[in-house]
Amino acid sequence: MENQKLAQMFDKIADALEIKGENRFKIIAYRKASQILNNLTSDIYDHYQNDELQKIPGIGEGIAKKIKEYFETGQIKKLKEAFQGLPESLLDLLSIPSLGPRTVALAYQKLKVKNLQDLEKAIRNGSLASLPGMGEKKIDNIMKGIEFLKKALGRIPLGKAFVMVNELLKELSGWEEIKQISPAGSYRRMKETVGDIDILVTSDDPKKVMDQFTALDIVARVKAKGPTRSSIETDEGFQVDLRIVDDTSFGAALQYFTGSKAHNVKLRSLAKDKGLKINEYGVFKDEKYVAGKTEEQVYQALGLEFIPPEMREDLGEIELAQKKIPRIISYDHFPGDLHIHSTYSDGESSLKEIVEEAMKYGYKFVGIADHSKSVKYAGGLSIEKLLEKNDEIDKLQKQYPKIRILKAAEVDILIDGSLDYPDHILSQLDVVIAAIHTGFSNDPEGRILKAMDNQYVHIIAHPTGRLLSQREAYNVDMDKLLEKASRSKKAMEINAYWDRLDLNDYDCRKAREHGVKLAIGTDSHHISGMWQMVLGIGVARRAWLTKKDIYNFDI
DNA sequence: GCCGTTTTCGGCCCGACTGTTTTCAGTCG
Repeated sequence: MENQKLAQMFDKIADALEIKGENRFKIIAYRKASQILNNLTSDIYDHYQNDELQKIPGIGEGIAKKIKEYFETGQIKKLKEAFQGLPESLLDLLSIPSLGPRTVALAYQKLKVKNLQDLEKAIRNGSLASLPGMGEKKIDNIMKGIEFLKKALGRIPLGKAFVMVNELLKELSGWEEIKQISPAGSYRRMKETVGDIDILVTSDDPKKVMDQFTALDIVARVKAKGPTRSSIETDEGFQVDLRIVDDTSFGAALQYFTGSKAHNVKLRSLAKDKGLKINEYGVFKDEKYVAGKTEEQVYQALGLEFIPPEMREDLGEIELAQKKIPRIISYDHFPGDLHIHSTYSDGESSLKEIVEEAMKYGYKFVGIADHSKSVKYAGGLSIEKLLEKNDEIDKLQKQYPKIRILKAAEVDILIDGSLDYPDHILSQLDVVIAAIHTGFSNDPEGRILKAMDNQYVHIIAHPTGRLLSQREAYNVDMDKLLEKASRSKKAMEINAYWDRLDLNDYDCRKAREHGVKLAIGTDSHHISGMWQMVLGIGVARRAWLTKKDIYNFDI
């Protein structure tokens, strides 16, 4: 599918136009087109073939023309044009928090700053400080931004990896040469960020598999190619390793390459104690193979219960597996999502679409939570609009009796800690999610604490602020929040958004210490984003949460 | 660039915050 590729191209055009200071609405239009393409569940090529591009809301004459041009000539002239007299490396600078297009443009024009190295130099020799409107604090913030970016570089947010890996698995599973397939590594353990992506397969025709793999569309560079392991870099800069192993070793290899390193070290030492040897080929006793076909067999051979990948960090799971692994929350058993945005605010799916999709997932309930009235940029709902939406939910509920449709809202915690809807409105909602979206430096902790006093609030979303900006988090004392949440019986939300996870497994463990329930909400803005639930549950599993740790709407 | 229209042009989301200013520009969500 070319959806993502086109989306990237439009995003790049938007970036370039932004640096050039073009009409901001034009830029918004390109960004929107990019977002639409990213979220589209169908293949854009089909729309092109049926001459129905402009039927997609947000795609007009200009964008449609460019999509056509792309399918007919393989390129978009506008992209080149947008970069006329602009080095492409400037785009990297845009991802530095607190450094925006105006400053990038200025630094380029006045100081010839073209990339990160130039920028750092300009900071060191003081030339950046000489630019108009550039003071000590701004420079300081840019330096912090650079530091933040460098730390994040080279690791992929789980959400991004998830989408890519799934597409790749879908493609590879279709090859008849491949018999078994599984992702491994930190991706399989559902770490918050993933270094590179490991995929393990078994095959009778390794050469053909490797030939096809290194010739995939997404390949930008082949870093290594051999009969058992090939390594490629995708056009988005991700490294993907494909390993081919024997059927008899598949489980052992999967175990080995899933890690973590600490987990494997502990496992090997345990094996040694039992007079066994374990490596990526299998479990051996006196050089004789005893297990390795499946992971279950590997763990069994060591006298252990199967350990879910998300738990494999040597945090006591091996000791537990010698007796009884706790029954952590399972993907299959999760009953619903409480935090989905609809077209009423800034979501892209109608109530009906959300409900129908949720039923496909087998959800028992779905909470449709739109923004509250003060969040203007996200189309927050006036009270009238909220009530109108509630009426529509009532009607839908009659139409779909098998799923419980919850009247929810993501209600803003205002600057003074009060909530964006009055109590008599909140009381009409099934689920009230309180969250901060503005005034991040204005005592978020105090405001969240105050919001917890409201009897109608059920859930606190983005308590650490990770979702809100690229800045790391806002300064809250989690223990303090959790302590109060525990007293006031509020749940904290594990928010698994596209490129960020709000609560991590450490936060979740702390929540459990305090006896605070956790709500898993996707905060998705499109039905195609409901996979984010998998990430949220992944985090819950990493924290070894069981069903009773999870906030469940009482149905 | 998109969209709707009193149909070919004008509005498009907007406010807060920060740091720099002395009334505003840039960045962010």
